[in-house]
Amino acid sequence: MAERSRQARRLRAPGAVSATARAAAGARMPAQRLSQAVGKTSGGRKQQAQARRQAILEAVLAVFAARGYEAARLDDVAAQAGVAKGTLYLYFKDKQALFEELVRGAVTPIIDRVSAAALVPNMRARQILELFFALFRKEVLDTNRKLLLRLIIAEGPRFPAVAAFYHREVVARGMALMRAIASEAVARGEFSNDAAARFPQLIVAPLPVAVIWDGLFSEIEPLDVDGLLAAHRDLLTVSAGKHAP
Amino acid sequence: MAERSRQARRLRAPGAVSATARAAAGARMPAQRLSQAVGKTSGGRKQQAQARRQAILEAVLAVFAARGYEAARLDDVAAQAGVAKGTLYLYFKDKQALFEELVRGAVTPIIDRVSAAALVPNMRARQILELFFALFRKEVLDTNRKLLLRLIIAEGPRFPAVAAFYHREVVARGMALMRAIASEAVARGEFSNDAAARFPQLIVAPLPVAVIWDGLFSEIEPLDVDGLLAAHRDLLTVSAGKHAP
Amino acid sequence: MAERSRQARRLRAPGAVSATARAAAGARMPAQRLSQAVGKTSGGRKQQAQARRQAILEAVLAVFAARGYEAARLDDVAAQAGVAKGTLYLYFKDKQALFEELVRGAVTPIIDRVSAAALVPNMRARQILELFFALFRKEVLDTNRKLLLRLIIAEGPRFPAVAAFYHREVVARGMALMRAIASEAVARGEFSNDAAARFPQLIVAPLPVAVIWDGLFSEIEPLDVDGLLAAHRDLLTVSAGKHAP
Amino acid sequence: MAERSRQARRLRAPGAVSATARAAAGARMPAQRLSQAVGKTSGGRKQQAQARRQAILEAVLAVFAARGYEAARLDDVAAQAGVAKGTLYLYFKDKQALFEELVRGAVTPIIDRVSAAALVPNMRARQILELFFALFRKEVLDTNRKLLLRLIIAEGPRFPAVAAFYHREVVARGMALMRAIASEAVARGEFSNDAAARFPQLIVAPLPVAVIWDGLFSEIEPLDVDGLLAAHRDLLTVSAGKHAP
DNA sequence: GATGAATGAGGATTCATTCAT
DNA sequence: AATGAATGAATCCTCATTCAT
Repeated sequence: MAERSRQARRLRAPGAVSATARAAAGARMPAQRLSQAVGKTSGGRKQQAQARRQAILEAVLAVFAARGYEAARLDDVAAQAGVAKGTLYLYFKDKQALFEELVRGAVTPIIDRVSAAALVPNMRARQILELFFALFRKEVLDTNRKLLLRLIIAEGPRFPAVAAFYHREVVARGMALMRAIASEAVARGEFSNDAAARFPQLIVAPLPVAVIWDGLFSEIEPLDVDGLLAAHRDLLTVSAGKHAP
Repeated sequence: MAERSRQARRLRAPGAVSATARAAAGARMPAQRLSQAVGKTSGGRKQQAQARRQAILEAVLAVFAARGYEAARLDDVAAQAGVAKGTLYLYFKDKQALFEELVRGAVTPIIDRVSAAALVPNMRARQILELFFALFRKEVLDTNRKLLLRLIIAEGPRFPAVAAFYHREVVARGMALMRAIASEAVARGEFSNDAAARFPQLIVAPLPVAVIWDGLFSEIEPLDVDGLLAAHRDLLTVSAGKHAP
Repeated sequence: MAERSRQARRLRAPGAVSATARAAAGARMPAQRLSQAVGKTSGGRKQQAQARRQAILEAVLAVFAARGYEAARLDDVAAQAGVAKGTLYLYFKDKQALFEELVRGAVTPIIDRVSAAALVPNMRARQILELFFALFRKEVLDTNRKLLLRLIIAEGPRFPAVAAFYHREVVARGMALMRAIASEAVARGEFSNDAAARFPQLIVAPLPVAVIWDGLFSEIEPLDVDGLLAAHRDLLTVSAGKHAP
Repeated sequence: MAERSRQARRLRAPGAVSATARAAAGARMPAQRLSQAVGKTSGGRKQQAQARRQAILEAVLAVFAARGYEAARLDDVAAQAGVAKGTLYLYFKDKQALFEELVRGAVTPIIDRVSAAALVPNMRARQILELFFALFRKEVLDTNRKLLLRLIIAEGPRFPAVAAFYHREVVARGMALMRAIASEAVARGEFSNDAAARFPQLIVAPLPVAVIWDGLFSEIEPLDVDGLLAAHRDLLTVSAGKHAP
């Protein structure tokens, strides 16, 4: 009855740093005046706060990914971050904000790198895909970010703000990018048909599948992700078939 | 200390119906003599119990899917099933059993139908895929089972028993089936290469992707699932060339 | 807040068989007309009901003694009595009645036997005590009645009706009896002083002590009850000095 | 299946303060610097925690004694202690720990005082008993500790750890003490025979009897405890008889 | 009469959040 | 700013009691 889901629309378009007044404070500082960086031990107060904030978010990722949003205990987060429980509330409004800002903070960096990587001109589609998949493997599958992706897949349906943010920042941009790559490849005859250009989801589909498989079946039947992605490239690109070596 | 993860291995191989003794009792009756099914209101006790059990599982699916395992309230389940809270415990040992038996009960039926459907001989791969995707669409995407799949993806990592059951009953069998289809198709030259035969995950990858997309972005950017799956078939099969029919 | 202790004053003086209408019914029948004793298997309906009632009370004793009134589960009682849970309510009004009637039913028989035993004329106090203690040992300590006594000690404070009944039926009569025995013994010079005549509790004190010790410490340091009671007789009676007669 | 009896062996030999880590923490402070005890309201944090802990244990005694372990409501305990329900769990692991630590905390102090009191040399047995009984009356019968004793008698059988602890800390030591006193008295001819030396339980038997009587029959027929204990002394010691004044 | 499925009030326990220090 | 003790609403589960069969 209690109607607990207070799905605040807190993850707004970037720029609108929104809520979490105190918490967000100091997030973006013009380089931190050196003079006052003589704080106690490590760098200035602001810097220390920033570090602490990071430590908290890392703990959040670990704990939330391991248990899921609802089952995650802020006690564990605090312990893992090495701060007192009350301190969490100095940096973040509440549990939900913790999740939202986790997504916001961890998701943006990667997408920029991907975009950049994909812009190399005159590269053959097959090579672009190779680069892209390798990047995904190194930066997502082999890191904690894999957990984040899994978390978004699992909890996103309950957090519209998170889903919307993720769509805007990652999915929309990613799809656009993939579509561009595919169109180019189709035009050049590197893709056997325009399926992937019309549905760029097909290009990336094996990626979430790999993440899901890893989460569910890694103990039972590990997946050869590299093999999978290589095979997927074979599927997407034209002559690369095996029959005709 | 908490001893929280009591991931009992309750989801055993089918046959060992296990736990919930009383609950499961009567599941298989010698057809229920018709004569006595003329009770007062509905049909015989056993039948009524079975119906109630179903009602509970349906409520479980709805509530668990909407909120996730942890956040799901058994109060809501009971209310939605139209029974008292305590009644849940007459049919299922605890919250976890509710989840496990939900998976067990809802998952097995579909796989059999899929297997059957795929056994039509001398059918072209493209047709088989068309049938298969259509079945998935009709039986999963367009029904509550979509929620179940999402639930398994989201909660599986925390329920090894569920993941193992799902792997054994669905994934392993599904992969074997896909592999067989793909091998045949490759041999007949219907698939452009053996990528899908080596990694049958590639054949089904768009399916979980569709489910995830639906869960996360259906409000933001609905996905043309039929288009996606048709395009995917184009990708998999050879000459089915795009523009040129 | 709920104020749960509905300490009904149901254990009235004997004769007023009180509540539990249906339950008590048939308790005292004028010999059971033989004709109708041709029931199904064992003796007539009334007799069978009586037997069932007994079975229930025995189960009550076992379960209540093992777990205490509050922790005792009527499920266990029913199972142990070999009846359905609902059947309990055919014979007894509620859980409390079960307890009260247990006490009522099990307590009365013994006291009469004790009284009888103690009335042997011209017996020396030492012998009477010996007989009495032996009887207690055989009829209480060595039987389930020990559990009943323990139960009364433990739960009595919460059940005024039980305490009152026990006082009236057992304690008062017992004390009177002991006092009579002691007075006689004092008069005859068999007791060294009138302490026990003034406080007959002193005569029986080792009995509850033995029961308590048994309940708490039997695993740790078993008590030689016979030795204890013999020594107690030595204490009570005069010259009966130990070694040196 | 229920796995209910989690009779953890938490009541270990003294010293191993065991469980309730945080709770016990700070129990022994280097005297608490007086200076900082001038806080706002009461004294230092540690001290306040200690006080609260005491308040809780007192409430536990009151509530548990009044209702018995199972029927006792932690709501009532919290209310009576003047803390929130959750606070109980800051100080004690669970309901059982509450009981065990109650026994541990309240039982040890008295036994030391008794031992000390009994060591007065060259005192006549009769006087020692007088002192001892008076102490018992003042420190147990006239205080809440009476309730504790009753509680141990009533609940001990279901709490082996409590029984063992009580045996080790109170009963064993008490029996040893009584035996020593009795032996001495026998040697000096102050006791008419060695019954009490062989079964020191006989010396103390009237004490639990008084407690039980008080619990069950105080409303019906109050017991003259002092008279009882005086009479018991008469029984134990030799000449003090009435016949020969 | 018996049964045992169904009920739902009630209890122990957890944990996000607050606040005095 | 940081802490962590305190709070109490909320949740899962139990079990005495009822009632349709």
